[in-house]
Amino acid sequence: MTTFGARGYNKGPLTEIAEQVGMTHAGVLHHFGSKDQLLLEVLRYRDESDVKDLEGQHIPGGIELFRHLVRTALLNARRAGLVQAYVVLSAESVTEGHPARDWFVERYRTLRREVGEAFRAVCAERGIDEPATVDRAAASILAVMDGLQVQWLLDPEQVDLAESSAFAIEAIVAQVLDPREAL
Amino acid sequence: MTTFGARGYNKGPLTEIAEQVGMTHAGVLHHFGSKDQLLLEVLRYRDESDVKDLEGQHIPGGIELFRHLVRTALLNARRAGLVQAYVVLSAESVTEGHPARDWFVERYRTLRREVGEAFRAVCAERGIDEPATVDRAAASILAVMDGLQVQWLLDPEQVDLAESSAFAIEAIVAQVLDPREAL
DNA sequence: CACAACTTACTACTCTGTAAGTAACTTTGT
DNA sequence: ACAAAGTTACTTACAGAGTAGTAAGTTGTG
Repeated sequence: MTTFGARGYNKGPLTEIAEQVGMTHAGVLHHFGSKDQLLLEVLRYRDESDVKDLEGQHIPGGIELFRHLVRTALLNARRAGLVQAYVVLSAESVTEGHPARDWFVERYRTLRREVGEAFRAVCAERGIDEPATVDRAAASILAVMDGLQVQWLLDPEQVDLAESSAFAIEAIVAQVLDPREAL
Repeated sequence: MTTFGARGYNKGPLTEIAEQVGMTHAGVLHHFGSKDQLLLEVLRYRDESDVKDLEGQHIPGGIELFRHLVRTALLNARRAGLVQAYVVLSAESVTEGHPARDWFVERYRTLRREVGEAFRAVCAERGIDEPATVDRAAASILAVMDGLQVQWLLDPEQVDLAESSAFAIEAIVAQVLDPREAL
């Protein structure tokens, strides 16, 4: 994750990864078969540990999910390395024949579904007819978090990741629950 | 732009670029000196042509800028190649020693300033005290546009770039002009 | 005649993946 | 209890492909 984040998948050599765990690159290949496979295992492993972190804790739904996303942004401001890995790999994954492409497609589908369901739960709770904007809003919330990460990594002094994320999430949630025309 | 967009800067070989213009890779290096320099010239060239496109037309400010951004998102949905180049290169630029890093830092600074000024103009026009949220909102608008592009490139059937961008921009503008607490 | 726009040929490097070998550890048969 | 056999976790060495950049030569042009 460190090497792929710092240098990208394509420019992140196996030798550097191997060095970090005190091995030769052939040793890494012995365990993972290929570099592609290693990347997929790294992503799978992070998935698993994220799930484990949330075990025991109740997985938040409804309005609590949005508060959880704001807290995640706050937390991410202290995890530049991890954030960079996701930023670099997700964008790289749209290139031709990238090994993580399917993984990111699936990831965004899952996340959009979860955020969409939170929106629907909140709407139901408040007796609001489910607006057509729910799906757009779900994609937008993920998008704004990702996009702010890029700007923050490039210019941490000028971009406040946590505050901007909180602001944008609030704006989007408000617009779903009670839409207004500004333009 | 085509090669760097489709394969990334690191994995985009000079030979492929040269082939596209009917040359050998040494011919390209004759003109640009190095691959790094070529990338910078490509980015500089696009800047210049974008400026030329807008010449004659009035550069929109105030509320018109936000409408212009929505139209740009609509236009971008028909320019996947160009969008992909920006998505890939901007994310790649956060990696160690990337030649386009400074260019993207500067680009986002400029764009945030322009969007921020549009917000201030609209606030002044409507007699609203300039809210503290203007800078966050400016970053958020650029962020949501970029982030939606990633999701759209990965899954064009599931993500409507134009509609989602329009929705999110409207949400953010509304929240600046007349903030509400949703969370 | 000078110079610009190339090409060919080559160097030097990086990188993934493979093959063969080695040392330690585990299992199994008696 | 213990040795033979197999297995795991590597290393070293190498093959093979790809790639940026350079140097020297070629052709056309003002």
